[in-house]
Amino acid sequence: MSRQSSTASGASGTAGGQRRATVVDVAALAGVSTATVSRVMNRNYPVAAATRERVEEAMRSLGYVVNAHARALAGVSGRTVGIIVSELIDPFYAYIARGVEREATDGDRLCLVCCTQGDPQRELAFIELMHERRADAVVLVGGSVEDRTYKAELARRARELDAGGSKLVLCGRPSLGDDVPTVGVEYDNEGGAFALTDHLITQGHRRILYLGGPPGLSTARDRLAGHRRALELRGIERDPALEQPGAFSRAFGYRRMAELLREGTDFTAVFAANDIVAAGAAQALEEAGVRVPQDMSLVGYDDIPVAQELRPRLTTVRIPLEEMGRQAVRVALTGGDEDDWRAPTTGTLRLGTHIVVRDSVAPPRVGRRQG
Amino acid sequence: MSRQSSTASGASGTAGGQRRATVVDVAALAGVSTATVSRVMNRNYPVAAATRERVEEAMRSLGYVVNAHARALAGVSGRTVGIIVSELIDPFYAYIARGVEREATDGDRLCLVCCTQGDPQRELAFIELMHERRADAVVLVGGSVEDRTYKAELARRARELDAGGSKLVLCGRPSLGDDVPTVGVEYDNEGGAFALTDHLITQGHRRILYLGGPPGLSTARDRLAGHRRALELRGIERDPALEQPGAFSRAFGYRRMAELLREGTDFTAVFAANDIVAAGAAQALEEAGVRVPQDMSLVGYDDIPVAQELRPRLTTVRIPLEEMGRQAVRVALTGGDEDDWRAPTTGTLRLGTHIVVRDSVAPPRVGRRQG
DNA sequence: CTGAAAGCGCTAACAC
DNA sequence: GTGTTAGCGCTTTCAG
Repeated sequence: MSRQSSTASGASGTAGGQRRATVVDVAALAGVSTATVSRVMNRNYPVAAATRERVEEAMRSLGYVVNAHARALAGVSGRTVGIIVSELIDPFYAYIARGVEREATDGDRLCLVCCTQGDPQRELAFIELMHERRADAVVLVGGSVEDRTYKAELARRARELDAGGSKLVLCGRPSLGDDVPTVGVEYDNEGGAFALTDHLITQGHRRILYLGGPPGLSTARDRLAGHRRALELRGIERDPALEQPGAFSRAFGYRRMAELLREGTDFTAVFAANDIVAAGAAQALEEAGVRVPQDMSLVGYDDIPVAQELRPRLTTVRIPLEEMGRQAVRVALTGGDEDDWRAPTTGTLRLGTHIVVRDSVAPPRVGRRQG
Repeated sequence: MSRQSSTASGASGTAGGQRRATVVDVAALAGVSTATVSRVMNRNYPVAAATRERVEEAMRSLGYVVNAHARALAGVSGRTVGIIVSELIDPFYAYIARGVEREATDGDRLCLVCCTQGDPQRELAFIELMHERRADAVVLVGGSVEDRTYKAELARRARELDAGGSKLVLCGRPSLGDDVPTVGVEYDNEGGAFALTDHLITQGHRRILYLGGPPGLSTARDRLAGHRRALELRGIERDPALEQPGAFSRAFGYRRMAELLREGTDFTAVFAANDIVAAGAAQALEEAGVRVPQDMSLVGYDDIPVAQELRPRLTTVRIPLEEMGRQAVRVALTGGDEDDWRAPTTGTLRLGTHIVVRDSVAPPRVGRRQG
């Protein structure tokens, strides 16, 4: 009878908020030491079957649940990875998040998920919070803003994480420079865009509208670059009026497309910066009575589910989203293990992209459209 | 010079994996005690401006990041909530998850997210893991399986969580009974389904196909129940051939619909158990040359984005998904605070649903369809 | 195979 | 205002 507190009943929760059972309680009830209890839990050390049985029984009857904080404090990894996206609802991020979550789970880890809603400050704050929790890795997903002080802050966080043996993973965004310890998992934005525009050109298009993609975002910048390169390579002159950057949103795609149609801007194909924008554009086209692909070709980027839901089904670029998520945690977790390796802390994995040809592209009509 | 270890350089991370700075280091460098450092961090106690400045400078130069585990162990809440869904990609869960994440963030907490992929065992394991991390609340989302031992296990976990002052939140799934300490946030599955079928009947439909929804899932069960009640109320006899439960998947909707069409089963409207199933059915209908809504009416459930992407746009039932997520954490977090209240640990909040009428329903054609 | 005891890093009384 | 100190619950040598 040497139990410390004796507030009310045991653990059969009546009103909640009691003191939880600890290893000490379990040890006492089982008549062993706390070391033995620990050994039973972690099954990392031989324990007599009978003893084990008694301990397990004690744990059960006390409703004992190990305290991960205490365990982490005692030197065991917290078995946590963090992922920061701008928006969970967006399939682009959701698929990557799924990859991260699955890989984490497969590695017996739990996943902290945060949404920045596009706010870089929030992003920095989340990294900090995850570091406080000693996440084994922090995965940052999606295009980043091109701001110097922001990048400097990010670099600082990356170094702090690294100094603690953790890792910042840049997933689908550019490196912070060779002197900043991060790992990266990228996909070929520029190349995919190049291929897509080239596909359009091959079909005979010359006047291609590039629609959407925030100018400040690296992802958008690279896609536009690929588009331009394709144009250039084919000797097609760039027309500023045909470059209409903007939000990565359905609303933007719809609105801007409707305006352009109304203004009578001349083009025979639309390269939407992503599938969401394409969905908006498709609606505007439909409402304006412009048929896809007969009167107008339309392509997107990402190959998220809407691409197949649209009619006609959208030609787009497929990105190995879930695989990127998986690799992000894999790379981060295996990268730091090997001590004898050199210190290529800034290794970047690049995954391929490829066009998925569906039904939204056709050769341009002869002569003027709507003619 | 009384620093303990002196392994290589300071914290300017060169190769990663060094010992991290602790309060002791900060205190030493700033020439104060650890208590003061703590006070500076938590800003919950007066500290001289000059002192504060010195401490903050020390933290900065050491790249100090507080250890959340130690803090949690010392008695402060871990500021974490957990959410368990079957699949992050599914918009239904994604929207709820977004609500949970936002409410958590607003309350200065981080969010652990896990996906069960429909496996109840995994679900139980995740609850345990979150409990180990001392999550302030664990939100369980979506329909649950009707299995006795599973429910018993769930109840045990709920009690353990409750005993520790935490809370299990049942979001969109039935209570485990009044003796199990959980809180619930529900929406009216039965009522929404009732309204939907009633809407169809009002339009003149009599032979309504009910498609999809795993028979074992509470959500599906309730929707079917609402459908049946509407039929009954209007004195329409139930035809077993018109009840085709199945997965909550697009593939099921497509396949089953195609089969039924091929078999020539007679009906004038389809009540898909959710929008995803409706999307699959829509495709089958389209491929079979059956026009919606002229030849066939179609309705779904959930009002996720696809509903507006389909052509014609889908009439469906709107559920306040994000709000449910928010309420889930709010209810869990405020519930246990008040000590003087009675112990209505099993309080359930019920949110309303309502039909969103769009373009996929019309009166049935006179006489036989396709006639 | 099992026990005793020293921390892990932080917070919160309690003194000064 | 600031310092001292006693834990929080667990793991892990080091001894039996």
